[in-house]
Amino acid sequence: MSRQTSTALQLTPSQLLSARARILEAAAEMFRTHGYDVSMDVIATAANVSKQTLYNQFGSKEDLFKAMIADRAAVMRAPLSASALERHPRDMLADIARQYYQHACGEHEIGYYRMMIGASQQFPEIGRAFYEAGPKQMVEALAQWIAREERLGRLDTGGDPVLAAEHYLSLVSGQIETRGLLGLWAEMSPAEMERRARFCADIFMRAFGPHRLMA
Amino acid sequence: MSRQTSTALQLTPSQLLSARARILEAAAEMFRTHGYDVSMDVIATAANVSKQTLYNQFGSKEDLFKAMIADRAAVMRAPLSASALERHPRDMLADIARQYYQHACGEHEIGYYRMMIGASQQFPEIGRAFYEAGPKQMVEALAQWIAREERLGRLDTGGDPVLAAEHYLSLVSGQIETRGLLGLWAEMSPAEMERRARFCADIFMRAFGPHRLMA
DNA sequence: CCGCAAATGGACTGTATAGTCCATTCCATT
DNA sequence: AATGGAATGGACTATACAGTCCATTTGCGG
Repeated sequence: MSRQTSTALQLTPSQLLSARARILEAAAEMFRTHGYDVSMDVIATAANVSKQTLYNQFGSKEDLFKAMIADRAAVMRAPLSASALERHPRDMLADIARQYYQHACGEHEIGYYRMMIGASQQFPEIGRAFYEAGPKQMVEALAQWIAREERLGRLDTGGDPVLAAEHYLSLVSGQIETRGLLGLWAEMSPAEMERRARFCADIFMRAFGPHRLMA
Repeated sequence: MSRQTSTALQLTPSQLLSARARILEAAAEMFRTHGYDVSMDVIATAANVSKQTLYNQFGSKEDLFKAMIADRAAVMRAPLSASALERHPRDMLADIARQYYQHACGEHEIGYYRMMIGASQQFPEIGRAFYEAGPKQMVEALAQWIAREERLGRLDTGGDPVLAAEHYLSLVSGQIETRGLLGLWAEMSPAEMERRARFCADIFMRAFGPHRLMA
């Protein structure tokens, strides 16, 4: 009943520092690969921890799952951030795509994403939380950047930077994500990544660059 | 043990024509709303059928699930088809988007999609089958059309109509699908659909129209 | 070296569910 | 009516799993 959390945070000598952390890690891995159906026994075993300890740290399977989600969401924070916002739009856009291809569409990441989707049926608040911690942040950050560029006359989205941002991110993730979610895996070579990243940036620039030759 | 399938296909008088069909329908609905975890009892009840009948028609839960998937996949066949291929590219593209917004991103459809994604973890062949019956067909049909338009000089994708097709479909489904999969629902007004459809078509035309003013 | 708080493990409960069995009922055809 | 194959329902088996209990061990601080 007592909150053991503090204990795990206090300095404990050996590798036991990680009691709770080990559970979270193992849970993430097991949930990712087996879905919400993994048994608590399996998780406990994978974490090298007794079932009782597991239940001491997290009151129930649902609690553990949600804690794990929160943990992952913290890890998956937008890797875009404010790094070099002052680049030429085309380079900036291509970089976003590169980031995505290198870090966000790997087998593990897609696995977590698939898990979130599955979970959001059972626990709707998880879907919302994940969306707000992930995709929404990306869209908003990008939209803000686009709006700024638009004010500087370097882009022209016709007044809807949010929709433009959504479109760009869709462009980038595209069918790769679709295939990944359906379990069709295809490793992507660095060359392919580069080609796609450039292609995405080019499309966006042609659509929203400051040409304005179309009514 | 004996294949009852033929029986269901033979003419049976009353509403019993639908014995098997009713089960499939109920199963689809239950799986969609509750996930793979629904009990067979619930499905049997929902289908107004005894559990035994259910097991006579489909040998196991897995069998039922796969049969249901196949059934749905058949229903979800690309609604694009060859209707009026001779339109102006911009109109054709906007139509594809309209079709999608009207028929493919409703709560039910997204529900089935989410189900497929979940299932593809447990039964990898389902993910593949669905992809090949759905998204892949769409991409290929669109790519073929794009290639033809390109030959006619009305589009210019720089020689990769498949990638262009993938990009267009991503553009259309975009964040709507993402949000839907995560359970965030937002009804879309016809006006909004129209706006988005036009926006998608415009972007594509600006990117791949026959202007070619960018190197 | 002692004591104590936490961790262990493994037995145990209760419940949910896939799949089976069978005696009875229904119904279409003859 | 009579018949036979299909459908019913509801009891039953076996299993798996969430969550609990407890007697024992472990390892750190005093």
